[in-house]
Amino acid sequence: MENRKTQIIELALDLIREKGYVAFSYDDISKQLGVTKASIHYHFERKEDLAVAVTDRIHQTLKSLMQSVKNEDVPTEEKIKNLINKQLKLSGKGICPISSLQTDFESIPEVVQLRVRELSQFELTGWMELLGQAQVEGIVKSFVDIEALAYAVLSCIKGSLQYKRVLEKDITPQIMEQIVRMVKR
Amino acid sequence: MENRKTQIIELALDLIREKGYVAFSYDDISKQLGVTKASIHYHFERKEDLAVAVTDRIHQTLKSLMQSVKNEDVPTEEKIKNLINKQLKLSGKGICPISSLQTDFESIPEVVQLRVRELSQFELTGWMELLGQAQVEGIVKSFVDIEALAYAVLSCIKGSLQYKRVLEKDITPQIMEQIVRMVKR
DNA sequence: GTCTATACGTAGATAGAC
DNA sequence: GTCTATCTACGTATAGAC
Repeated sequence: MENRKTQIIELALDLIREKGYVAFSYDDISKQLGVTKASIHYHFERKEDLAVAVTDRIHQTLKSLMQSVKNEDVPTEEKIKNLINKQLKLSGKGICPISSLQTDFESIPEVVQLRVRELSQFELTGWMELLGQAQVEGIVKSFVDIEALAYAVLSCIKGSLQYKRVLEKDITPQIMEQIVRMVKR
Repeated sequence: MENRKTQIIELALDLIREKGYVAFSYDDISKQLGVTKASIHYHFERKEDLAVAVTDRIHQTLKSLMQSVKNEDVPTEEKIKNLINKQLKLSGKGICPISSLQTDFESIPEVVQLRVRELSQFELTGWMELLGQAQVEGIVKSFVDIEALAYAVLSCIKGSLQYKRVLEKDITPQIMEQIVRMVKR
C-alpha cells in the first residue's frame, strides 16, 4: 500500500504542526491509523526517515504553491496577498510546520536539520523573488532591503499563527493588513 | 540553599531557549549541576512546578526591562530601538523562551499554558503602550493599528532569532532596520 | 503489510538513608 | 539537601510469525 505511506506522512505533518517533532510519537500515528507501532516502522524504519519524508512533502507543497501564485494573471500586489493566505493555510489546525521544526532544531537529527535549513532558505528565496518583482514595479520602495523585508513578512505570517493559538484570538486579518502596509512603503 | 533554586531555574530557562520544554529533562539539569535528579525533585517536585517558576522568572525580567526602557530619558524612537535590542538579548544562546513555550503549547501542562498566555499578553501590551506613545508623538502614523503593529514587531524580533540559528546568519541588524522602517511609516 | 512480543533506553517521580 | 535505589511509563526500534 503506497497510500499508507502517504497517510503516515500526512498524519506526522499534522502532529508536527500540533506539537512538534520531539513530542509526537509512532504511538500517536498508529492509534490514529488503527494499526500497531511495528507497522509504522515497516514504512519508515526510523523516526528520522519519517521526518525527512515530511520535510520533502512540505518542500513539494510549498514549491507548487509558489509556482501557482507566480503564474497567476493578477497584479503583483494581489499575488502577495494570495501567497500570504496560502501560507497561512499551510498551518492546518496548528502552527506553521517549518516554524515548528525550526524551534525543535537542536533536537532533530542532522539529516532533518539539513532539510529544515534548505526549506527555510527556499521559502525565503521564493518570497524575495516575489518582493523583488514588486520592487521593480515600484510597489516596494527602491531603498528597501528585500531580504530583510522577506524575513519580516515570513516572521509576521508565522507569528500570527503562534499568537492565534495561544491567545485564542485570530488577528490574521489585521496582521495581513500590516504586512501589506509594510510592503507598500 | 535558596540559591540552588535560582540556579535550577536559570538552567531550565537556558534549556527551554535551546530545545524547548518537552525536550529538556531533569537529567540535563542534574548533570550540569553535578547533583542527582532526586535532588532537583527536592526543589521542584514536578516538572511543571519548575516550568511555572521559569515563566515567573521571564515575566519578572520582562517587566523590569520594560520599566527601565520606559523610564529612560531619551526620545521614544530610541526607546523602541533599545527595547528591541534588550528583547533580542533575552534569547541568550537560543531563541526567545516565550516563543519556545508557545510552540510547545499543546504539550505543556495547563498551569504552564495559562502562564504562557498571560506572558504573551503582557509582552504584547507593553509594546502597545510604547508604540501608542510613538503614535501620539506622530512617529507612527495615526491610521496604523497599534495592536497589529505590536504583533508584527514582536513576530519580527522572534523570527530573526529563529532564522539566525537555523541559517547560521545573523540578520538581526537588517531586521532591526526593517522594524524601524515599519514603525516610522 | 501487519501482527505479537520484546529489548533497551530514558523520563518523571518517590522512598528512605545519610 | 543530597544521596542510592527503585518504580512505572513511554519511546524507539527489532525479530519473527502470520
